[in-house]
Amino acid sequence: MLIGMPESDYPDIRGLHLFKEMSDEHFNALMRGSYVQNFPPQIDLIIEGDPSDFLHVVLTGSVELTSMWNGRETSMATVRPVSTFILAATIKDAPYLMSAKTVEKSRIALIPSQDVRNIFDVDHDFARAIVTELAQCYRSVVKSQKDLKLRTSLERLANYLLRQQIKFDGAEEFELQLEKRRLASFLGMTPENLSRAFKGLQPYGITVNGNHITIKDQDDLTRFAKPTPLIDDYSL
Amino acid sequence: MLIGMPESDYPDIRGLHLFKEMSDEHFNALMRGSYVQNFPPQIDLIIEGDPSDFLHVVLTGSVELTSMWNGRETSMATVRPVSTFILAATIKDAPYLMSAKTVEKSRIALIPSQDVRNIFDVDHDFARAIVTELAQCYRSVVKSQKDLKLRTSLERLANYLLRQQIKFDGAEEFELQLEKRRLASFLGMTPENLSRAFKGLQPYGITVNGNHITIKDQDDLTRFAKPTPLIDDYSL
DNA sequence: TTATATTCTTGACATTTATCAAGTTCAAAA
DNA sequence: TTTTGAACTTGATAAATGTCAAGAATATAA
Repeated sequence: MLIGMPESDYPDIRGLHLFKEMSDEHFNALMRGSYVQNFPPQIDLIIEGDPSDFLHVVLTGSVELTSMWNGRETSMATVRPVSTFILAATIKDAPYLMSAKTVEKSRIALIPSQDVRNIFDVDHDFARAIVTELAQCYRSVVKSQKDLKLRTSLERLANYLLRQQIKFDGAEEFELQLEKRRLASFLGMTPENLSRAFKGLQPYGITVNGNHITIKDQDDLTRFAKPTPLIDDYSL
Repeated sequence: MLIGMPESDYPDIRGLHLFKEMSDEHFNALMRGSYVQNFPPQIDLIIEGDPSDFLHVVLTGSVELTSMWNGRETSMATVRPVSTFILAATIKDAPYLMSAKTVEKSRIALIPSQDVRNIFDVDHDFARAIVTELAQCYRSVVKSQKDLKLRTSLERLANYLLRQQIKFDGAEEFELQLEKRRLASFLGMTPENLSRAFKGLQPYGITVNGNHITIKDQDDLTRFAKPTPLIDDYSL
């Protein structure tokens, strides 16, 4: 069952770029119509093709976005706190293009899409924030598309590891944030192929132990991976 | 050399969703700062990584958007009249993620990005149109990503042909709009592979003669291609 | 028109990636 | 703890896709 949004959750959502600049009045109006729910792992939040009734916000836990076709499935993205997903469907009032499933126990806020569209019409700061967010999303998918079309799976993995390393402030060792089978699907390969790809990166100083990654010589890996901001810098 | 936008070009641009609802005053302000130029074929309009100084509008001809990495190149999209390209870069004031090159003799309008951002701030109808357009662009790339990750090259070609057929009102015969080598790159394969893929679709009633395509039995091809609105309906 | 260049096709082959079938490791549950 | 199941790895093999080289078809320029 659904419960109204507790005020204790307001600050987390308010902290998102999307909601930061809008007026208190409009923000509170949005929140009053919203709900929060705790979900166990592996729960389907959305099935692709469904009408987009809610803008979702991951408050804790993580959510995997996937797509299916003809019995095949692929992982499109993993959403971590605090961020929204399926903004474009909400705005266009169009069906979801991806399914969403909790990976772990997660706390999710649900903001009625109609309310988002209504407030968009009357709050210019909110409108501006939505434009910025959509432009960002669009550019991220374009980068991901370039990654897929221009690189081999080994190169995609190498660049993924370098991006992760940057996330962890350049640490020599870090933990994978995704299960390997999900990472494989996200990178557009099979788990078997990922396993072999990790081995293929050993000559460039990569060591894998479970989820623990060690990058012995960053320069060596970089020479192979050839990262570029126009694909790998998600802030750009 | 650049010339100001002749008023005779205003209606074409005004006809775009993006500019249809905005006030005359703001539209004229945008146009006054803009330029139009005629380009021969094979001219680089934009190099990826460049700062996004102008929003571009294809008035006649066609423009191919490509990306490069590590000596490899891929075709991301072909833009036909009348439509804009690189809106997201303009909005974010971020570098272009793709290069743009004229395919044939083309007439291109250049609207200063700063003007677009300024008018966006004062014209809510324009802002709304930009949001709709960006959401549309985003969803198109997501569909294209699903196409790439979930389908083999043969399946991508089959679905591409069915989409083209719909564009031509379901005609049994039509002309390819792209050179085959561009189509191959767009679909994420080599020209050699495309050549063989066309042959691979013969059992499903496809005949190719130069750029002329014949689809003998649409149902037969559809049974193989398994198109879905969540990938193949670009209006959704 | 002829000459030239480019695109397209085809065949042979190499590489990449997927599939299938074990076995192994790891982690959750009894 | 032991048990059970899932994830991961590995090897063998198959399928898909890319590369290279040559010839055919097509378009462009002289």
